[in-house]
Amino acid sequence: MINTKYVREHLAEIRETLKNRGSSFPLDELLSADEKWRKLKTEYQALQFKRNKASLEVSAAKKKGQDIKEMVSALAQLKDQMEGLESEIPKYEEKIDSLVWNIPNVLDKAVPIGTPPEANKILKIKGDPKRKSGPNHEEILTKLGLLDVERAAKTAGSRFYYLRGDLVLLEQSLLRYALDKLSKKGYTPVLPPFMLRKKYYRGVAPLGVFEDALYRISEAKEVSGMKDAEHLDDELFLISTAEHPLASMHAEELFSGADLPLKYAGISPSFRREAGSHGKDTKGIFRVHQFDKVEQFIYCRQEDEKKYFDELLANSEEILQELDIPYRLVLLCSGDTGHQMSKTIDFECWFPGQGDYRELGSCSSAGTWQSMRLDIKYDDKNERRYASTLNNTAISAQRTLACLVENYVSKDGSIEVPEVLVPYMGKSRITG
RNA sequence: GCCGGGGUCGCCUAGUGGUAUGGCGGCAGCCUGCUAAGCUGUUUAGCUAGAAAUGGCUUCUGCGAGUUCGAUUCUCGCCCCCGGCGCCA
Repeated sequence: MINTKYVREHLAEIRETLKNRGSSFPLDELLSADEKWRKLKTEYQALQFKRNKASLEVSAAKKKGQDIKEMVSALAQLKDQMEGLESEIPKYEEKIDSLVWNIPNVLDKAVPIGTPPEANKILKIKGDPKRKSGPNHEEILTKLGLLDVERAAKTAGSRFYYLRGDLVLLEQSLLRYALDKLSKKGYTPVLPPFMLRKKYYRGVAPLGVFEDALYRISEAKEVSGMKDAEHLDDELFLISTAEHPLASMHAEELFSGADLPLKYAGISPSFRREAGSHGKDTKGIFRVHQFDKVEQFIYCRQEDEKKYFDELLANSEEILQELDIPYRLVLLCSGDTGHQMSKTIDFECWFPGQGDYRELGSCSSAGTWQSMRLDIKYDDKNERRYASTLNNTAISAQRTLACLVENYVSKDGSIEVPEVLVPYMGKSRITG
């Protein structure tokens, strides 16, 4: 279990963060449960001390061949006292546990305070939208026979799709292009499990607020005598991003300082229920239940966090510039920054069909939020410190396809292949 | 899925119903003139006292439950690893 020491030591910051995020997290409830827990725990430990001492005396007496009957019955009384506390303490532990895993991350000082969209801060605008408006990607792709959402709606439901023909090759080209680029920069490609146990999922994202966004694919096994909290191993969730299995990968590990940073390029499908987004972005493949993504992920020493955040962001900018997509960087405000993140910069790209910039990915620092919950540390001289974890989209394939198509469609309805992808496609134009 | 073996500190390893062994590595210190070695201490997590230096205590043998005054040891369930068999893309 994650401990509350961190909370007590960072109380002022946490209070401020909760206020700035507009969070309803019941901090005082957590603190009072924690206070009560520590009181009982201290009491219990004093009894354990008594028991240990007495047990030794029993042991010594037994060795000398003395009668231990009386000593044993005295100890039985002590046992009753301990049992009372043993049933009391877990109540508070469960309470603390249910709260502390979901406590929001402390925001980075750079994060603007306020609510979206006004308080989000546009940091940079790069590239000129060549076309201000145009057909949306669904129209373009359906006309070419490369996208079929109707049949997917029939077989799997809304927000699913069949990609066909050259669009599949273009999708794979994008992913491979991103993998190759990151691989050359020293990021290790990783194809992770597409499912994660609840035990680890709750360490990478606050399940209390996040669980509705995930597909749960197996029910907990019924095991007699087991309480809910104890069969966490048996519940699996489909991953909503490769970030999650990448962050869990090194759970419960201790790095030597020289091992860090670790840089990964994860490739996987992402599954999202998109609960609560009814009616939003229903056209085409912009917002779907399943998409493919190459994700950048870094474990680093705490003091290197900023450096690698900048590196991750620079990688994304390089990719967008090579794909020649107009984009802007947006620093998310306190009200828009994800629960487990301390800072997030979205990159939003120009969609002529929508006449607007839309998110293609986001670069985030989780600070030590994930590593504290997953127990990921490194040796720093004679101290063990929690590693910082950072993540950033490299290519979110379906969304990027949508964006590319709208920017690269020609008057005749065919699609020009971006130059960097031509070697992967083996052709420079898609005509359906 | 079945049968067998296993899981002990960062790594390796001993042990057995009564204070968890030793080594390596790491860290701190000491000694020493030669590319190093040696010696000593330390090494999970937490509660607590103190301004601090530093103490006291609990906890840690994969996870959880049971038996017991006491479980690393005995019993049961679960997870994982290794070997064999079966099934299978």
